[in-house]
Amino acid sequence: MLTIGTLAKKTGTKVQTIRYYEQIGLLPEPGRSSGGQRRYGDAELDRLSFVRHARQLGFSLEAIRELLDLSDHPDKSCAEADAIARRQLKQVEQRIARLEALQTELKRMVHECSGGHTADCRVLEVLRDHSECLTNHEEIGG
Amino acid sequence: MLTIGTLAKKTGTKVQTIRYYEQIGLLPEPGRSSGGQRRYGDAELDRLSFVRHARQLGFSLEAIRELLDLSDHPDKSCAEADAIARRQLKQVEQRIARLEALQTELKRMVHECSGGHTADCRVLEVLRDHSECLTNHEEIGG
DNA sequence: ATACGACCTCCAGCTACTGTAGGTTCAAGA
DNA sequence: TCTTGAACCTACAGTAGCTGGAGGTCGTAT
Ligand SMILES: [Zn+2]
Ligand SMILES: [Zn+2]
Ligand SMILES: [Zn+2]
Ligand SMILES: [Zn+2]
Repeated sequence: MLTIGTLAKKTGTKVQTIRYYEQIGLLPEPGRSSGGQRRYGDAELDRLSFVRHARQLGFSLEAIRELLDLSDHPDKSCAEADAIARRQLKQVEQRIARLEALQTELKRMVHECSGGHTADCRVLEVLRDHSECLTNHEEIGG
Repeated sequence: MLTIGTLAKKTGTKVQTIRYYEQIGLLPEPGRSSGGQRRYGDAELDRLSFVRHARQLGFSLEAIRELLDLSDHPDKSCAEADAIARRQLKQVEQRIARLEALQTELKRMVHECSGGHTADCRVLEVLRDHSECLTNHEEIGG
């Protein structure tokens, strides 16, 4: 039986995060000691490891919830799990594309500025006027 | 003089977002009509366009606050602005690197799964066991 | 005069945690 | 057995950057 602190260490998770996952129903309520402290077994360790690994791969908690559910039902078709992963892959690819466009613009503005007063700063000029840009970057965030 | 709705349309911003920017002090409090509605001039339009463009390039509101301040003082050295942009570029490059590693793993798990029951799903297997991965992916989020 | 859209303030909610306050439990050492 | 101190508990607030809603007011066209 593991305490929450030990489980946290073993999975590289913060204690509060484990309690948070329990609160939102991603992890089941564990057993308790006579004094009311949480005690975990191997099943919970596996489950939390799964969650953390999926998070490291960028899956949202909602996606992870579905993946856990699928993992709990070995007889179901895995088509849904595969779809979630493909969706995630697509999202990652879109983000990469967007970030690469940003990278291009940022590189350009940094390289073109030769210092001096902010009145002539290339960085600020580009920020003031999108027509100085080579790429579009409609969406915000990320 | 522009209403908030017109300003929103001209800059591709939601009305609430403009009020939010004002609330956090990123945009100055504008003048008001006799009835208390916000009225904007060209200076505000420029300022908001700057903010939005910087957001599209991925700068944080905190960074934008500094950039605006530098832009307001044309005699200052632009070294700081350049530093902010370089920092942003670095961050973007790090994110790209991380996402490319994720992309590799996700592609692999998607391609290796040949369907069937979730019990044998390659996607779920990899999520259960990081040793199936080729890359490290310590950090979470993004 | 009235209708209707655009505006107003205030507040809650989103993701995925993280931190803090104030109190209790556990386990080891004296 | 008693004491100490780390680890635990609950509950709540805060982070970034918005977004949406409720309930009410303003502006303008007819
Ligand atoms: Zn410069
Ligand atoms: Zn641009
Ligand atoms: Zn599969
Ligand atoms: Zn892995």
